[in-house]
Amino acid sequence: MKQEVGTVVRSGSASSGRVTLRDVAAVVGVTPAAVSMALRGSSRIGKDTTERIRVAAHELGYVTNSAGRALREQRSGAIALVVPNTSQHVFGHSYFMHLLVGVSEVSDTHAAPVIISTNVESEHGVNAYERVLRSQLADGAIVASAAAHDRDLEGLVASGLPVVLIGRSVSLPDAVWVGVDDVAGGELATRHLIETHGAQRLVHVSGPLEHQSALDRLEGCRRAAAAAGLPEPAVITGDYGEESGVGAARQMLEQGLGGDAVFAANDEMAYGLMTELARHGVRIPEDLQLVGFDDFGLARVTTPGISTIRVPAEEMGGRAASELFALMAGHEPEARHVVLPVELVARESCGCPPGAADHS
Amino acid sequence: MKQEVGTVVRSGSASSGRVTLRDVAAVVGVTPAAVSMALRGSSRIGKDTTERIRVAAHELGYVTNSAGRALREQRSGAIALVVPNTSQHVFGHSYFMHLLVGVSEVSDTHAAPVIISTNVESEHGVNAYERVLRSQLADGAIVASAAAHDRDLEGLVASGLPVVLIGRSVSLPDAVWVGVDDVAGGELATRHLIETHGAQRLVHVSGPLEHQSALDRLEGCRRAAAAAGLPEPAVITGDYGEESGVGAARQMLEQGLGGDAVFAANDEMAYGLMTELARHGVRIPEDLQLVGFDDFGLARVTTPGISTIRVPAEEMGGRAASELFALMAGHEPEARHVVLPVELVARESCGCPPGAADHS
DNA sequence: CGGAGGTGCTATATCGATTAAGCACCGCGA
DNA sequence: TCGCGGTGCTTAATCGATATAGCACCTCCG
Repeated sequence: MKQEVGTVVRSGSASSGRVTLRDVAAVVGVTPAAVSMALRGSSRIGKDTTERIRVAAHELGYVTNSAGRALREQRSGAIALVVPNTSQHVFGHSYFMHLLVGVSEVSDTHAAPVIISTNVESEHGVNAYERVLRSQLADGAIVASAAAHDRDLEGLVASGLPVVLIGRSVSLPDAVWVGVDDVAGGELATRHLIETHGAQRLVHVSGPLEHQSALDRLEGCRRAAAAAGLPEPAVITGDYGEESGVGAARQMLEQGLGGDAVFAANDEMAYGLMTELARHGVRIPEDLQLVGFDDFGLARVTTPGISTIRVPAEEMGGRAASELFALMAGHEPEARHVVLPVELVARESCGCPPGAADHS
Repeated sequence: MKQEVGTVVRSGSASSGRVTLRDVAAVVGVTPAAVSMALRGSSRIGKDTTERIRVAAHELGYVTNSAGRALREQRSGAIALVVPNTSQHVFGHSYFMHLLVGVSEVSDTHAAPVIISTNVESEHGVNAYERVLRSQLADGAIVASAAAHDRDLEGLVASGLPVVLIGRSVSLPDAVWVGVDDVAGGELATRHLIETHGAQRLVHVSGPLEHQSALDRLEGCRRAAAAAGLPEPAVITGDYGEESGVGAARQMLEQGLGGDAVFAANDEMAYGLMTELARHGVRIPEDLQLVGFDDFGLARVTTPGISTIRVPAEEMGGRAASELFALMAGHEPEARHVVLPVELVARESCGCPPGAADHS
């Protein structure tokens, strides 16, 4: 068949991958070194040759082998997003999804792959994030929702590897972190209940107290109560899960805590509390005013809508990624601690009129 | 200071990484090859030496360099989870989060890192997933929510690289995919409206028709209507977004489509439709019965709760990952197409009594 | 006492990309 | 005519881990 004689070598795009610099070099008739230099735009390779190399590389479907490059450059170009908790707890939270969107938006502009790393029961004594960084799978990491005191994390940060934490860290004053002012958020929520809705006997359903955010939100709640001259709020400790909101409701019902307003440390608990109270005939907001925290999606779609403190999770992810890339580039970030503002989103659960959007 | 004399070389854990086989070898007094073999449990290295190597490696905080290993082994050990659409569309959907949980659960058991890859506007002509695989950053990929006909994806699958799709693919009959029976789901939803609630004039709010799932759900709806001897359902085309549910509601209101029951191709659109109709005084389920699709979280927390067809997204992610690992291991998977069952979750929006859980 | 067969480790090549150093060759000024 | 500085490429070394071949040395059997 005459036609076959002229058939080009190509097949590149369809063949099962494995096109190396060597292959391109062979086609063009130069050494792999020349191809490498040409593809990176070195001026030491002739203009004409460079063009031929580019064409050949494209025709063969050449893509730089990431392992080869990483090995040579001593950097992978990737970043890791680490979730130390069990996947159930944090993944289940749409928090993580928002973070991921923010992170991946920024990482895309840097052409950096994002590696998701759930901490599988610190395997063999080495933690997931330590593993990822030490193996140089990723050049830096964003660590979400670590407990307030995480020994391994402290070691990791101390080792000087590029790490950005999500959420304020007290135990790691030198760590770079991106978070919101949870204390101010707690104050804002509580003050709203007191000043706008006349709350007198406050109940706070807190998050797990080994998390800084839970501690801070509680602190904010206390401060606002104290500032208004009210007695110390009753505190029921939850775990940020909907079920613990249900539990808090039962506790209120049984023990007759007799609060007239509740500030829950997150929306999921607020939702659990609300539904359980509703089952027992407690009307919200008529009988009890409620404010949550987070606004990751749930609070908007319930009936009544849950008034809450909005946490800009997507922005946090984006900022964290930006800080991380700065760290990785060797630039000391302007600010080691980034505090994003929170805002009150008033819906119906606190007693504000439907449709009101008090963005104070 | 006498004490310092005995100080071990360690510092391993605290020093800034970069511990190689060579370092361990130097400490133990053997060659890097011996260390490599010992760490992999070769029987050719003495029991005693192996132990000394293990101890030294642990003390120095040695972790295998992933690039070095990947280069040598010609495989990275990682898998990619690819989302071809813009991050807004699919990420915003909690669908993705559920998939991710399922995928990462399985990948954890294989100690395989998961790389998240959003398709950034097919850069330089090469698609994100093609890039990830050809560069050998990942050994295989799970591709979520591709359009029914994606040219590049077809090329990728044809090239023989390990790829598992989420959702049925018609254009790629040979591709391995994991999905649900959307046609059966559509039928189930529609039949429920007809048989249990006596629907006569059906309206279907569909998803974007370039997606196979949207086509299949529509098909199921049509079949059920035809089987019941009802006229062809009125179809309003949406895009799986809440806003398009709102749009559908307006269209129904304005054009007086006069349906008595609506099957929406997903819960978000059902929610948008429901709230918009409520604003105009239409009561659900009294005036109109509604069934959605997905049950990724939203449907459970609204008032009324949205009756829906549950898609086991987490399980899909897990199965997809399992299939992918099988493919990567060279085993031809038993089934190239995995169809997971859907079930009807009856809540209030269709008119079923509150609390009823008709898992038929 | 010689060779066969272990045992335990070393030497070396390799994976793919990158870069510093080196080597031809050309033109041009002194 | 010599040599000096460019140009344009090649050579060779390197990154870290791994596998294969190879080299001592020991033991045991005939």
